[in-house]
Formats: sequence, structure tokens, C-alpha cells
Amino acid sequence: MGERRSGTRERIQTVAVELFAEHGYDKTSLRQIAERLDVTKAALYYHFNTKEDIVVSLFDDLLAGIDEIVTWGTDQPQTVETRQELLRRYGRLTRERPKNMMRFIQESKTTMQELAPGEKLQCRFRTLSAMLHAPDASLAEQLKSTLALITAGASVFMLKDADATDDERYDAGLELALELVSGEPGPTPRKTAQSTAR
Amino acid sequence: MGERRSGTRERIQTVAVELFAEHGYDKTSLRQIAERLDVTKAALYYHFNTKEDIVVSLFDDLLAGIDEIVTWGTDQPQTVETRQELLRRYGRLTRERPKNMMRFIQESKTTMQELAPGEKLQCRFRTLSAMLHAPDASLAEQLKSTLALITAGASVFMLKDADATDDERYDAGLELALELVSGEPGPTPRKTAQSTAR
DNA sequence: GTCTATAAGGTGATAGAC
DNA sequence: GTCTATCACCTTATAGAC
Repeated sequence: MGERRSGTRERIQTVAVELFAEHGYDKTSLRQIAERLDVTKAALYYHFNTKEDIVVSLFDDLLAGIDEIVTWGTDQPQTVETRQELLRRYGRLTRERPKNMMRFIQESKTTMQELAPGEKLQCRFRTLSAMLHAPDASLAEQLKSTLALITAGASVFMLKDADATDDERYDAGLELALELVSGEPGPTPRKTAQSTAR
Repeated sequence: MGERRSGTRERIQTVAVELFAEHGYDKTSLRQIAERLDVTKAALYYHFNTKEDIVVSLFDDLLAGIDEIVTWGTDQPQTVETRQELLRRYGRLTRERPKNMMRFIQESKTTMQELAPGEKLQCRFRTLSAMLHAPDASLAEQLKSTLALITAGASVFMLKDADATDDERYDAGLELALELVSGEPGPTPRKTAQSTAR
């Protein structure tokens, strides 16, 4: 909406998400961001009031996209098809973002928890995850939903040492995600885990 | 191995892993650790030479346990049963550690990557993951292996908002993990994800 | 929009007394 | 084993010139 400046703001966001994903939010200083952009720290403060504002701007973007998906899903019948479509839309959403955005989010949960919109994001993840199973679902099904969401959004870098293109990684993740919410009983593992309590 | 001091070293480790899991490694200062133990920062330096040494001591402990599992698995036939037993042993290993240890590791990958033994740990994870599928496995199977490992070790806090005991969470995770490496074709999702390349 | 200069504060770490 | 006191360093953030 109306971004016709020199584009420095966007360049800051791009560089920031790269560094955040690589070194984490805390270990990335404004000095590093500024240096990579070949400007001074002070210049960053013209575009963002605080360091936190940078990461917030990144989250807000994703947040809006997820909200849209949740809103769509709320009006749909609670079927396997709806759930699979939710995963497809979520996968597409993550794929449209800068490549390291999801990696940053997935691998920096502790950082996110302490940021206001990060908490909001995690809340949406829970909402979305809950939409992938029945309200009275078993623990196993709840777990499958959570894994499906992670897989749909993060398979690209979960398979990063595999010999494949990003598209192939993405497709493999989405396919597994769809399978996880398909509600099939699975191979019914023959009496496996008895509670090895401690 | 001969830990008959006042136990302060162990108390430091316990408190540290709690704080690291909650706020992340970087955002946890030695001051915070010292305050919760009711000692001064300087006292910590008697037990650990650096802040990094604290986290390293935690990693090393896990590392030894994983090495043991890998060694065992190397001598076994590459069957589904072996893979399931690998997951059971890995699950048991994570369960024996302080409760927040796996959460810390899972949610602070970026921190780990920059620490020497953290990198070693991630290397073992890759090794273990590779032992859960055939050398020529498809992308889908590789992804299932990775997810199985994550599920076996982290289901307890992935389901933390579910209404269940930790034992139940753990069992659900292990069961799903076993299922993921059982090699069944799954519900063969009817032509789902076509490459939505960008 | 970007700069220089600087403030204010927290950090990991060390020296040396007890 | 733990303390007080202190160090050098780096951080986020601001003020004001250009």
C-alpha cells in the first residue's frame, strides 16, 4: 500500500530477515544490518523507530495473510477437503514470502514469544492447527495437525541437505501435510509405545 | 562421574536450561542465572569459565547419549524394526533429560548453529535421521524421517496446550514417530500437490 | 534521508579479598 | 566457593548538522 520511496525500507526488511534467519534476532545488531546496506545505524532509525519495529513489520505481513486463511476456513464445512485446502493456502502463503522468513519464525520461537506480534502469530498457528482436526480429536490427531502445519510451511529448509530443488522440497512437504490430515487410520502400528513413565 | 561437590554446578545447569528454553540463550544473561540461584555472577565463573561453557556442558551430555544410539544402530540390520527401536531409544533419551532441554534445542537452532557442540549435535541429528530411511529414499521418506525424529523428541511441548499428561503426550509422539517410519505407503493421497512453482 | 557524535545502560569477564 | 569492585566492550537509541 503506497510504497514509492527509494525502497530503502524494503531493503532493510529484506536484509534483516536474512540476518535474523541466519544468526537469530538477538545476535543480529543494527550495526550489521546497516553495514550490509552500506548506510549508518542512524539511517535505520529514520525508517523504523526501534529494532523491534523491523521484526514487527515482518510479522504483521504474515499475520495478515494467515488471518485471511483463517477467515476463509471458518466459513467452510469441517471436512477433510477443507483441511487440505487450508494447508494448500498456508503453504502457498509461506512460499510467497522471502525465503528465510519461515526459517526465522520456526527456529526462533523463543524470540517470537517475547514480541507482541510474535505471540499473536503463534496464536494464529494454534487456531489454524485446531482447524485441521475435529474439536474432540485424539492426541494423535492433534499432533498430526501440528506436524502438518509445520511440514507445509517449513519443508523447504527441513530438507535442505537433500538433493532436490526448492519446488520439489515444497511439494514433498505439502503432500505429506495433506496425508497427515487425511484422517486415515494409518498402518495401525501393532501395540507400540507403552507408557515408559519416569 | 564423580560429582560430589555442593551440587552448585548441577544447579547452575538446571536453572540455565530453564531460562535458555524460556527466553533463549542470548537473552538470558549470567546476571539472571545468578539471581535465580541467589549467588553473584562472579560465583558462576568458578564453575564455568564462560557462558558458552554452560550451554556446551548441556549439549555434551545429550551428545554422548545420541552417540550411543547411533553406534548401536550402525550394527543393526536396516529394517523397519531397527528404525523403530532407534526412535524408542531416542525418545527415552530425551525423556530422561531436564524437561526443557529439547525445547531449548528445538527452538534455538540458530543459536546452536553458532556453537561448536551445537553444530556437532545437529550433525548427529542428521545422521540419526538418515538411519531412519533407505539410502535411496524418496524426498517424502526423508521428510518423514526428519519429522519422526522431531516428534519422538519434542511431542511433549508440541502438545503443550492439549489436555493431557506429559506421559500421554510422549506416548502419542512416539506412536506417530513409529508410524512415520513404518514404510507403509500411507493413504496414497489422490493426486494432490502439483508444483505451484513461483 | 543520511550523516557524525554521543548518551545511557547492559554484557561477559577478571582481580583479589575473605 | 563465594564475594565486591571494576573493566572493556557493544548495544539500542537520540540530537542535531547537512
